[in-house]
Amino acid sequence: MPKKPVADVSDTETRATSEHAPDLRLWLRTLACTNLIENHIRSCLRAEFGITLPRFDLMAQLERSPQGLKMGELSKRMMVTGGNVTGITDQLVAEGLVLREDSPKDRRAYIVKLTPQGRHSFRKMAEAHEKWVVELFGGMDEKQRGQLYQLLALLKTSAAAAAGNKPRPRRT
Amino acid sequence: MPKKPVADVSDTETRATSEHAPDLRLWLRTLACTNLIENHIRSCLRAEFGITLPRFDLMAQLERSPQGLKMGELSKRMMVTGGNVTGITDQLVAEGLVLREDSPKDRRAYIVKLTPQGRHSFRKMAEAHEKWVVELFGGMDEKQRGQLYQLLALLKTSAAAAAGNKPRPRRT
DNA sequence: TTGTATATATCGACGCTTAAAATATCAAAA
DNA sequence: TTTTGATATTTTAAGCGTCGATATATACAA
Repeated sequence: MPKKPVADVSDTETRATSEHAPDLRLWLRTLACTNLIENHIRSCLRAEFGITLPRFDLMAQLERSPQGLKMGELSKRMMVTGGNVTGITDQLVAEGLVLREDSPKDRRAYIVKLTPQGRHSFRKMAEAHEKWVVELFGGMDEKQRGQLYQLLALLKTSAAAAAGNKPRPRRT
Repeated sequence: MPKKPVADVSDTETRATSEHAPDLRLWLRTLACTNLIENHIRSCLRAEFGITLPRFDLMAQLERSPQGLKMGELSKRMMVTGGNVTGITDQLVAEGLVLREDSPKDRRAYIVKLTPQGRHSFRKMAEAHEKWVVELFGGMDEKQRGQLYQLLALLKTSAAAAAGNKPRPRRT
């Protein structure tokens, strides 16, 4: 049995101790939370629906954009490279869950959409997914969640500014 | 008292969704922050030191534990599977940055340690790494970072509880 | 028009990651 | 002792993900 990595008191966060900068500990705690949640959702999706997290994520993007999205749009929104989106899309097309249409405006581009079957499958999964997320955040009260939401907005702005200047210029 | 919502039995799903959608947005924002930061650090490590992020992370764990760590300890702390640790360790051993020692207590286990060269390499990288992290969080003031740190502690506890109870490995 | 630059997507090579199965060891009960 | 079950790690196969290179299409300038 593939023992899943279980977080305990000595997880990723222990990489930093008192001698490290507070910012480093903050980052490692952020990362630990994300890994914990992501690993749980991944295993739930697999156990309940036999789907991988990346495929679910791609379908989630399409569900939010019923008019369809170009490959590049998917790449940006999922924060992964274009080549990666090509591969995941290929898989979903083979499963009949999404389809590629030629863009009428730009012959270089495809428009990717959910098929009716894909939309139907996704909606059932999304319901369970949301329930899991609610459970994962359930130990915080509403005020705390609201504060966290606001602080993460600041972090996102801060990190985007810092990352944008350096060696990762992927901008539209 | 504000207007009372009218019960709509035929809309249970939609109601549940709009009720819990904030948690979903909170999770997606958390994920976006992590991806942004992680992608930036990954490309910086690659550009400046020609190393991958997983290898850096493994070395960071060993730096924190000079007595060395067993493979399973590394797996837990890095929150990845054991097979993954095997592969990354193999690479680092081949590069001379890490070594495997037989455990004197348990012949199944290895003790993994940084080599002197590995320790030296890591310290230079860690200095730059910490600088990048400080930059990424630099748009938040100290009070905000402190609040975020506290809220993430709550999230970690909450998520660990939810992930630990539910559809986890079934002990037979 | 021609040339150059930019944008869109795919491909191939390589490395990371998981899940599941295999191997070996340990520990303790029968 | 032998058996039983748990623990520690590796192995395998499939999928994810990046990077760099390529092919093609678009945009724009001279």
